[in-house]
Amino acid sequence: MISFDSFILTDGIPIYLQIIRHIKQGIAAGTVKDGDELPSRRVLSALLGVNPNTIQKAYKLLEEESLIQSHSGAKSYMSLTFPKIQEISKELLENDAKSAVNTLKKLGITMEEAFSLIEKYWN
Amino acid sequence: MISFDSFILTDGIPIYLQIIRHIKQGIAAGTVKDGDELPSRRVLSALLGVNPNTIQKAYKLLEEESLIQSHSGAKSYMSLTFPKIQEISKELLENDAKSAVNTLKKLGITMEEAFSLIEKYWN
Amino acid sequence: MISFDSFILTDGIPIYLQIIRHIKQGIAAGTVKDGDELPSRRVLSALLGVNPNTIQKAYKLLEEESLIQSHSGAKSYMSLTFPKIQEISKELLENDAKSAVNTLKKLGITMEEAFSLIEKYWN
Amino acid sequence: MISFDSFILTDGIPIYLQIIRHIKQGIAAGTVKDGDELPSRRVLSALLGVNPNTIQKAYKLLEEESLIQSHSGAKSYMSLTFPKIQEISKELLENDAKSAVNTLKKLGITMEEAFSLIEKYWN
DNA sequence: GTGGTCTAGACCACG
DNA sequence: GTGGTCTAGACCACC
Repeated sequence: MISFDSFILTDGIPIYLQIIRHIKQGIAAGTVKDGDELPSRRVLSALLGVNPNTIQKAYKLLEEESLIQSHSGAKSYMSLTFPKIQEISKELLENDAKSAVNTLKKLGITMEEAFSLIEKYWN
Repeated sequence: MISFDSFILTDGIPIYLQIIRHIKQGIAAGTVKDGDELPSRRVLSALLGVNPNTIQKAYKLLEEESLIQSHSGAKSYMSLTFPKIQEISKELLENDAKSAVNTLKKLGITMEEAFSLIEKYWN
Repeated sequence: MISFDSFILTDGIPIYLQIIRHIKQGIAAGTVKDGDELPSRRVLSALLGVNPNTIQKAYKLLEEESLIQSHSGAKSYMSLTFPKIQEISKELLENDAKSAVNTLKKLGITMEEAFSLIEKYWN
Repeated sequence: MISFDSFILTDGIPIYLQIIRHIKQGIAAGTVKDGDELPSRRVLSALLGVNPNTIQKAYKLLEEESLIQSHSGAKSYMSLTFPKIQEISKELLENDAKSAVNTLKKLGITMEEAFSLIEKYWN
């Protein structure tokens, strides 16, 4: 079962996009694998304190990317191939990593200060 | 005059919030100082390719936070005190930095790999 | 045994409501009489290609309207009195007939053209 | 401006489909013409007593059929060509007319009784 | 219990 | 004022 333990909602970014990103991060990190079971709409919506519909939207978009397989009345599962995993990892590194570094850079700190920030927040 | 040279619009986040964040990042980084002149609504809307109403909304909210003073004419100026600057810097470090580090961490890489990513993207 | 030969499922309207309407139409048309046996849930679900739960829901609502009596066994029977039959007939004539006529009228045809349409489609 | 004067909501059928059908009926009947202005989401939603989003959904689907042209911030207009009008008229006659006649037929009345029902409800 | 869809309300960007 | 989108809640059909 895919975990949302470390997932924290951020304000100002659409929730369904945050959910999609969390799952893709799991794929890139290797913690989400092919065949893994997804939490049901109701379970996850209760866990995150959002509407089931918001989960539905995230899952639906992932299904349109062929990363999820879901059938009415049954549970949903990850559907991952190696090329897809690679593509997602690359996408995240190119986009998310870049924009995260940019955010740090814009705070007006030095690279060394950024390093120590990372050490501070990494655990 | 406050610069928007490095400003790039991101999809999915309200534009007026991105403008506010850009200015606050400048405050934290020290590139935006008390008394600095803001681009007029008209000019900035043309520069960013965005509706003037959207700029107006950002400026209005900054004004409500007392970070901007719009004098009788069209021009607006930053109105910063040391405590306000500190407060904003702290807010950005606690939120943006933390979430940026978290994004890096979730990519499934080691801290060392994160360091080299930063070096790669910093310039 | 109540017949579902001419029954065709329409998209966009809840199936259980279509089933209820089919039976009420039969009552109004006189083809469904007091004491008639209803197909079992299992048989009807197979016949219509629909989940047994959906049939169950239709039957349950009809039972709550006292149009059906489910005896201890699996079989269900129509339970119709003259006043109930009249009430249903009136309801259908007032609603379905009126809306059907309205549909024809809104097609932008004359009443005479509507007549010939009816002759065309009646058999 | 397209009229919704004679429009009455029916229970059990999705509202957005009823709105689409009403407009298509107007096209087939010739009362809705190319270039006609559509009521805005807010106006029509207030008129029909439904949520603006429901109107939005109907309009969006019509736009995907290229029957409507809408631009953000501006009004929406019908965009009709002769072939499209013909196609819609044919579609309505084949489907709606047929099903309306079928509804009448299922009430267990004779064709002559159907004729008199039409005369009764036509005006 | 599961996923899918319809309606509702609030907010965003644009003219 | 306009259309577009995000989140919320209820209901449907299926397992």
